[in-house]
Amino acid sequence: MAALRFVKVHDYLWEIPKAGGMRVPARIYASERILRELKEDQAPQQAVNVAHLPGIVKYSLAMPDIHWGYGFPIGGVAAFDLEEGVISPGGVGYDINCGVRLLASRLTYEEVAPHLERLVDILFRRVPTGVGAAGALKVSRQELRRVAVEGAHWAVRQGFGSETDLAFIEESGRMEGADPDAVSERAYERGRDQLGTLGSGNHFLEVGYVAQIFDDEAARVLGLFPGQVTVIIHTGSRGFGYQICDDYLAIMDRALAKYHIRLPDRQLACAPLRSPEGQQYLAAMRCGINFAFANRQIIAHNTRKAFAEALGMREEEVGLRTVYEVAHNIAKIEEHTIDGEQRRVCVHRKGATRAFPPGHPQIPAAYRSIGQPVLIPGDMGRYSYVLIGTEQAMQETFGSTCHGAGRQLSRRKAKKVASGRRVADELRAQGIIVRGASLRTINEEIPEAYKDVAEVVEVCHQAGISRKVAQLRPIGCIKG
DNA sequence: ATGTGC
Repeated sequence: MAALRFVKVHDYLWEIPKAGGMRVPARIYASERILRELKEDQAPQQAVNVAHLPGIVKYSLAMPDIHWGYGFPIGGVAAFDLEEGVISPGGVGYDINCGVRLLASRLTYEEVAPHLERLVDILFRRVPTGVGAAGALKVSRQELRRVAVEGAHWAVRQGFGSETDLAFIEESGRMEGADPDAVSERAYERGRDQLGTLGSGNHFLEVGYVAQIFDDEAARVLGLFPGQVTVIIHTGSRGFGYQICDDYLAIMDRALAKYHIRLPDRQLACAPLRSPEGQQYLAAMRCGINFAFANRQIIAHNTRKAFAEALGMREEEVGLRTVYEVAHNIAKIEEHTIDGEQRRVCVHRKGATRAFPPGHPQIPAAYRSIGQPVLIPGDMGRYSYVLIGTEQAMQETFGSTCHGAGRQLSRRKAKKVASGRRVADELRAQGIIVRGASLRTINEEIPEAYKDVAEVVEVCHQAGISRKVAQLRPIGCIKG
């Protein structure tokens, strides 16, 4: 395969010109250093493959945390015309509505630190983790169909958290247009006992504190202050969303010939947005989105319980308010200005975060003066970031930015690097208490397995597609 | 990511 050509647009943006069957150019947000690494990677080729898809609008975009994924790269953004365009399960990912919630307490690091060990133990007990984790609650299939339509609203009605959480979740925690009949019985069976569970891989629940503030006004509006204890919940739709993705990949693979779609990579299986297959996937994916909203709402509730128990306080004293919750594996129909024209397009964000600007009607009224909060988790040992969306993101990236650190070591390589070490003890020596369902996951998730998220965030900040607000540092973590 | 793998 010929080497890809990267043409510099500016210091943090590179374009792969349209060639061959590409319908649009590909664009990658990266520093010189990140770009050098990407030249050795298959992920930019995946961004080029996406540029071949019918009805793609403007660019196939890649964020600085781009890495290899199923069909589409993780860290990719692509928008499609509603008439001519396609929808693809691989453009959303296996973990539909994998996302991040940030909770902010009323407590400082000094108040929580003496109880940290006990707190992490209690969190580990109240939030099931690991592959196949189950048991936070079990619902009937009929009830799970309601979850699939109502999302976090279902969870609030069942007594998990409160109404006030809902305004601070993307889509208010309930994606419209979900059709429970578009989801297989197998997906319902897998999901029944997985609500309120974390899962495995890079999913985690992290206790941290506000270590640094970059934007005083935005931090004030978000209610963040130095030393404040925070919680990040990073998980998705578990086996329920996985099964939806798997089911529709097979359906769309079979339908490719019917719609005369030719692909550079079969993993890009897709269907016209207007086709029955496309519409059914959209309706099923929205069920997966709602499952994940409910999942994180239940985990947030159990986190509040765990803090109250560990610290011997009332929940109101702990005050774990939802700052915001973002989705980072999702496809949504949104309105964007493209070449001066207002158009509705289907935006696929796979390992990318919505980053809407100040004044946008789809962000909470309380935050409208500053822009949408963007939550960027890092690795277990370093830091995570809070950013805000910008007008420039709206103009350049369909209102999108990065989503995380991105792996730099394969799981196999990470395990090799970690072998013989005591990763949990190393982290404890740095003041971070970690509990995992398996030693294997902790080894695979060592901090060195990830790129420095600060570098990824800096690219987005410098490029102007989001702005830094605060850095959070971890003190406790539970992992699958 | 995933009742991890064909």
